[in-house]
Amino acid sequence: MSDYIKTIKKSKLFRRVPEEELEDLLEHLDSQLKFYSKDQVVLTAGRRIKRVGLILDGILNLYESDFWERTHQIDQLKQGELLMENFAVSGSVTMHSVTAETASAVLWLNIREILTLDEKHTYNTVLIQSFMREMARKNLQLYTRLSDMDRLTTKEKLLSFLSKEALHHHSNEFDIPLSRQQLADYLSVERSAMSAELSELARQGYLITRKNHFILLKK
Amino acid sequence: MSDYIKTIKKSKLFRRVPEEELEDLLEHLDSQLKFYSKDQVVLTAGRRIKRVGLILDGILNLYESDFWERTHQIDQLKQGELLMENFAVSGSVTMHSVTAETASAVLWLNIREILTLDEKHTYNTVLIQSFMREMARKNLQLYTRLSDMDRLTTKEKLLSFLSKEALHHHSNEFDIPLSRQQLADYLSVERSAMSAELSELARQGYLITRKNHFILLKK
DNA sequence: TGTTATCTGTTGGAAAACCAACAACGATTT
DNA sequence: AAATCGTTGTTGGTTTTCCAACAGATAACA
Repeated sequence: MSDYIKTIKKSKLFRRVPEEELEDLLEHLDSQLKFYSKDQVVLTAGRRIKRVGLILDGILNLYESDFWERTHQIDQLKQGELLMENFAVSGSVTMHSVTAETASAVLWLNIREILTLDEKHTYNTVLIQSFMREMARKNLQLYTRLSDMDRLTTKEKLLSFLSKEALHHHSNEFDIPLSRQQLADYLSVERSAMSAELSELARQGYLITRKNHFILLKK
Repeated sequence: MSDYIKTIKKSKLFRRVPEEELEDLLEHLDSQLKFYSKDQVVLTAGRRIKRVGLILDGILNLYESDFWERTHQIDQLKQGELLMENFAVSGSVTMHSVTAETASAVLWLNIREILTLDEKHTYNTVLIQSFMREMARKNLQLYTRLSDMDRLTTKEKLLSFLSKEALHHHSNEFDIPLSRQQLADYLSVERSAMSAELSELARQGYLITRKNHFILLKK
């Protein structure tokens, strides 16, 4: 535990908790630190869970498998992110399975405890705020990706994504943090077709691009 | 306000708040009831907001507009749902504009107030729980749709969606709550092409369907 | 009952996307 | 400097999807 105490203190969830209250808080949350080796199964779908995971180290993969027993990756979560928070909070049965992409460490927290504490500590307010902030952040992220994907053509998906990047950078000129393959995965399209479409958009005067650098042009 | 007090009491957010505390709570939340006529603009993108909306009546449309000033509908929210909760909680600038699809009533709440109250009322815990539950529920809903859409072909999108429906109904036989057009919109594909693909899936032995009734078959 | 409106499945031509293969480029290593 | 490796853009053939139009089925209504 002590190895990870620094990571915990720096995490979005606990960053604002007063240092002297941290240990007390972790105890109240009935926290458990668990380790997983590469490819180990962390959780399987179909269970009710009470705990939220905070990933202290490593990378985890979320999967779901369908009626015909085919599996499909949903998401990949890294250090600092929350795990299964939606299932834990809503109390619904998990639909996702989790495996470790790399050796990982997860701090499991009984987040509901915080809501039923008798005494009022500073952390009470702080933790709830941080937790809600994280949920809202994730929610917005999902909305953003959904609205990029909710288009019939690759061209429209690209324009939607690039618009948001421009907005985010307060400029029509910016670098994107994704490789072509990563961008294609994000938009759920095929890489080479997307590259071709980017060239086509440049030809049509929507933008200028070279590698990760983009300049959007009003037509 | 009194016209809507019943709706408020029945809402997911306030349902569990003790009746005698409700009025006090609404005051603490600095609540404001606002009305909007059909097509009226409720909010425009690019602002920081502090309040969460609870839709007491009507239907609202969420839009975003891109770099080239083209607008695109993101979502439609109905009575009982929360509005702009992610922006209010995370404190980030709104990217969405909201207009009224029908005449509507929205109760605006300063949700952050609940986290800084001195006294501890029952509602304190209850409201936060309800609020977090709602966020988690919405989050899961977004994840679900994303994973249905995160496929390259219409066939895969359909199989993903139908698998989840089967899981949800604990049976390989079920009715879906969407018309063909609604399903096509949900999956971001073209209706007639989707219908054709459903016929093809039936021909290939994945399922039997007639109107809204489906039977999935192991191959 | 007959009329109308809505929803669904089918079809064919046009457009878009997939897919595999390859070449150009840049960065890194030897 | 040469070789290697990963990334990106291009191309051509094939598949899938879009799109518009239409016909049959179903439900709602007069």
